[in-house]
Amino acid sequence: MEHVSVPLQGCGPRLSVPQDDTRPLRQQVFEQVRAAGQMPRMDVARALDVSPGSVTTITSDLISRGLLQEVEDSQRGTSRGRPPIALCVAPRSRFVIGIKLSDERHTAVVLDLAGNVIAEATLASAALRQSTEEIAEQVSTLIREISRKSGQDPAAISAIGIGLPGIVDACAGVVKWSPVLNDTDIPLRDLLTARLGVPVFIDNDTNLLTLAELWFGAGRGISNFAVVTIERGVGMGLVLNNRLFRGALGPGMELGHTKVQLDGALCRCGQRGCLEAYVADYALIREAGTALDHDPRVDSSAVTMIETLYDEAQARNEAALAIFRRAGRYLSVGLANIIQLFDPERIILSGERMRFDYLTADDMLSEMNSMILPVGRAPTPVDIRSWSGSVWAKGAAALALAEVTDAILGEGAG
Amino acid sequence: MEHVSVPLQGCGPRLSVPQDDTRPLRQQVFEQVRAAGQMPRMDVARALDVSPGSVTTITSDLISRGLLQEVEDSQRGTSRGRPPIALCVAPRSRFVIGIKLSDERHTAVVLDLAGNVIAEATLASAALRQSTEEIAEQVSTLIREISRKSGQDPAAISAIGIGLPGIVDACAGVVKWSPVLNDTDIPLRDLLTARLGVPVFIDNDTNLLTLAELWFGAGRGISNFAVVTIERGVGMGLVLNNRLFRGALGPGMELGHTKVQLDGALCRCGQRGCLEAYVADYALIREAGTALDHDPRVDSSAVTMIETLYDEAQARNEAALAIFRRAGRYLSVGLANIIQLFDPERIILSGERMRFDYLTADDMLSEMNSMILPVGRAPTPVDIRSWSGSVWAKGAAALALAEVTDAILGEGAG
DNA sequence: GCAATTTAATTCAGTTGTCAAAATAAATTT
DNA sequence: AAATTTATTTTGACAACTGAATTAAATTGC
Repeated sequence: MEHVSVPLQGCGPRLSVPQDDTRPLRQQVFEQVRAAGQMPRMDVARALDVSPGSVTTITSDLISRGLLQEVEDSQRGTSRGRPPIALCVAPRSRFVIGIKLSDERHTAVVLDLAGNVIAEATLASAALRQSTEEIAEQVSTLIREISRKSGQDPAAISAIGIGLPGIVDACAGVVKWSPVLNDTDIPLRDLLTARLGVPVFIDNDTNLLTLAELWFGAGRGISNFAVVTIERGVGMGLVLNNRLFRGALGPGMELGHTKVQLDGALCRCGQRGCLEAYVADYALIREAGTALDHDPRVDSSAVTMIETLYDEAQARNEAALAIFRRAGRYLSVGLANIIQLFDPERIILSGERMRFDYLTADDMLSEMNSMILPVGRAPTPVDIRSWSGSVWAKGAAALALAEVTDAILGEGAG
Repeated sequence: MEHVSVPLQGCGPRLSVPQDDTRPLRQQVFEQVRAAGQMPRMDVARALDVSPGSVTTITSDLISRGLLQEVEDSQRGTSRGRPPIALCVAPRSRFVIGIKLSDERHTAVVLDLAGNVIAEATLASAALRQSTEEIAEQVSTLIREISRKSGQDPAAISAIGIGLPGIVDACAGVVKWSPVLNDTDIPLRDLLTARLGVPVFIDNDTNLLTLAELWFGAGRGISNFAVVTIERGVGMGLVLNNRLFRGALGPGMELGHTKVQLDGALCRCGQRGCLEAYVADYALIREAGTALDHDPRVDSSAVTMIETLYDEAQARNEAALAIFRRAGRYLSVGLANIIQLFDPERIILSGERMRFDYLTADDMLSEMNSMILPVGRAPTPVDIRSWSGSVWAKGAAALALAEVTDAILGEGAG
């Protein structure tokens, strides 16, 4: 054998130590069935490109463990041969809770293993920042409440997902900073897991809204998309390759603080030119004073103020219109930059505010399209979805659901 | 068994059909050894968390196939027990060529399977756009030339990687548009594969520079980083999770055309406010006329013009300084936005131009740092690397190397 | 109404990839 | 020289999956 004796420094990328291993086939089968809603064994085998025999083995195991079951009436008729028997996730076998915390109200949902909503509950929350203890107490209350509503024994809950605004390190389970909390760097996940006796998972609320779109919404069936939310601030979530991208390090995806103007408008973060400083609540409000000069409603709350501004714009108040128009233009810059950098298949604008009506006017979209390089690129579709708070909670539940699925299918005994 | 008969629509993400399967262990072992340069079997077993027995089986197979070999003198001494015998990639077993095309000169390198440079060659190229036929002819010439230099039979080449500026769909192997080509939408990969009788792979040149950093440069050992190049235009490459990210769809990563100023400077793409319109060659040149008003060198070529401007700035010409200063400020905006969105572990500024000296002055970096949200984030290190054209070609060779490795280790027979 | 056909699902022997433990190898320490 | 230590190989066992044959349950054609 020939030997070599020069110094070798090697080449090629670092190899991730925890090799991104394929999930066991058992889990792939389960996820395939859950994603489809219902699916006969042969289709599963074809979709995963494995032999029918393997699917039989795995599904009969999952059925005997009560995780899958056969569907009564697979659609009949048209085909020859032995009719397929579809499988579906046994819905009532496990339950998870998803909770969205905010400074207006906390929302909770109970989902079963198939993703069906079993119950919902809300709890008005203090507008002020609160201590970790107070938040923990409110979470407990909400769980008791929703358990009562759903007639579910709290002990039957397999996991709890919690989303909250701010900067959250989901991997470590730590809230670095949040507008609903007094304290910083709180290991909220472990704190609540210990307190509630149920596995808890936490994440930034925008990530969970993105997860909700991926699991239940417009993102289903799309592999790469971005979700942009505009409320208190401007948030962003990204799905790459069917998976939530959380940024390379800890806190990523701060679209609201990307700069769209050198030396631009002052942002509440203290810097200038942030996108947020042009399109968020407070950016509109601070200009509203000028637009609504003679209006007695100027001193009202933030929410009322925005609504007033919106009314005025609809009434063709030029100053109010100008405020929305500028915000829309800057939003189009932010979205165009996302397209230039990530090139998603779709952008989903999601949030609760009616003012999307203005921000997403055709002007804004055509302006956005005029700002992206057209070469070899079809215009990126933009979806607009305004919806209720429970969707955020469903995203939080999806986080819990993913973890539960991993846990019961990853190892042998569930 | 309990049956269910409600309509089931399912939940959860779409499951990628070609399941991103773990590469076979054979390939992981090989890549581990190549990445380390040399590595004894036990270390491979520990790094991959597999049993030593498996490593023995696989390595003896790879050795018998001439892909790995034992290293003569693993460092001696200090340890007890049977001394480990390091393995390394059998260097001369396969060869690949990497080629970088540009409108100044084409560069080519030959690499062996271990990543060693065997030979280099360059060919002056026309500054004008050329036909596909002309480019193909030049590639052929370059390959003949470098084969002669390396004493290598052209038939011994396993694959060829080619990088060129412009918009390239690497997956499809199509050049959508390039400044070196007359035509658009050219299936260059298949064209050259047929013509040369060797598998050819193509990609955007900035992606390949990024690959070069990942395989051979500052990116080795970093899992997530961005590479920014400033030359004719502003390019960007991104590594996520040890892998080159090519954008969700086809052409992504157009940092040069992200907008940093609403209604800003005119870009050669026809739009306004692109980053490129502030920091690229032509952006500096069009202001240079003003700064060098009295200078007879104003009418000279682009390259001379930039150099003149640079000289003037060093000579404390205030107008020239102002040009670089503004470019630096906008560059800092672009980099800050990358950090806000991707949160890379490191940013590598890479390119050939000396003017990085100015663009990357401390002012620029501190300005960049002042534009990112400090919460929970350590300042992102910025590396500055200016180097020769052959590095781009090495990146192209890395592309070929990756494909060759896949091919010979993916299937049974090499 | 019954055989032929078609498609789904199951069974089962066989292959493959990996592991755990024992055996072997080659050095150092005592 | 024996004991110890570490690396590597050998070996039998096991678990996951495949492929082919088989069984099951429907439709079609006569």
